[in-house]
Amino acid sequence: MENQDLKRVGLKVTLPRMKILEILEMARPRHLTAEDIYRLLLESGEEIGLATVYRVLTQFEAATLVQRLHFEGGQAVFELARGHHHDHIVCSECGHVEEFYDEVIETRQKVIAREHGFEIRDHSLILYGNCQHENCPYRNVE
Amino acid sequence: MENQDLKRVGLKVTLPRMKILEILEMARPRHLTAEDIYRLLLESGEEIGLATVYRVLTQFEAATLVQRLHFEGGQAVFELARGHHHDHIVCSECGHVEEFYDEVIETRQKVIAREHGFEIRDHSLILYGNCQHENCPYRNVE
DNA sequence: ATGTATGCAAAACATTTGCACCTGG
DNA sequence: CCAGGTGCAAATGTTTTGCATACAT
Repeated sequence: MENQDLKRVGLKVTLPRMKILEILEMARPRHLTAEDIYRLLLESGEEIGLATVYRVLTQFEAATLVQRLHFEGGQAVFELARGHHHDHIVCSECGHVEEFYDEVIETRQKVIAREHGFEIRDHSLILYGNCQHENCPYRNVE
Repeated sequence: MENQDLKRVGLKVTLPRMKILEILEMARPRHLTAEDIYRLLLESGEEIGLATVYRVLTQFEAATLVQRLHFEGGQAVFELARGHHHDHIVCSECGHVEEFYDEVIETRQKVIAREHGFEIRDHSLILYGNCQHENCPYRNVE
């Protein structure tokens, strides 16, 4: 099925691209750095270069198969596009990420952009905080 | 007056720090990269190293004298803190930046964070689009 | 076959750090 | 005087690129 995805966007169906797509589909959490993906590839026995990972991710981004996000901390994270837009809440302590979509915020953004004479193309909304997630190693720590 | 600012946050009043503060105060647009500031310092005849610019900006950020923002494109931009929180709209074509504050969005963010069990600390909201600003070289270009 | 993709190593960036020297209080 | 600040060069971490080889169609 994903072969179709690749062909559809004009990319040859190659092993590195299929494996990277597979990892992006399977991975939980869904948000991975290029380095994460590279490591997962090595762990699953694939001999794929880090440069290829970056190249493929950039192509996938151009084809809107993946989304590149810039959380705090320098490295970009990549997430498989699943059709529906959403924003993110990131735990500053453990890195846990939650997704959300809020119609009120989306609408206000459009209004604000229009008020400022902008034709809005895209936006980045990231909330940073402390989660109470059961897996957060910092949970309830003072 | 800015000397007071520096002393208040426990930093010695040195020439590089004062000059950088001055540039952040004078600069229009208000949003500058470290490299921008470095260049402006050189242009005004100051022999200040880029490493110092980064060090000073990081200290200013820690002291909440400046805010560091991550727009698209790798380099961070710095802006003098002026007491009131605001978010940004950035023109993808010309780089023009506008600021805005929206109570509805602020409120929704808090509610959403609470719903997800997060104690919100901070957020980053950036709208990307095309401005119709008179200085935008891409204005009305198809 | 042939245009693309890949791997590797090297380059390119933005940013940080080590260290000897300088400077503000 | 001396803790803290600075300049320079070198190191770091992430991402990109050049090039020779390998692969998909």
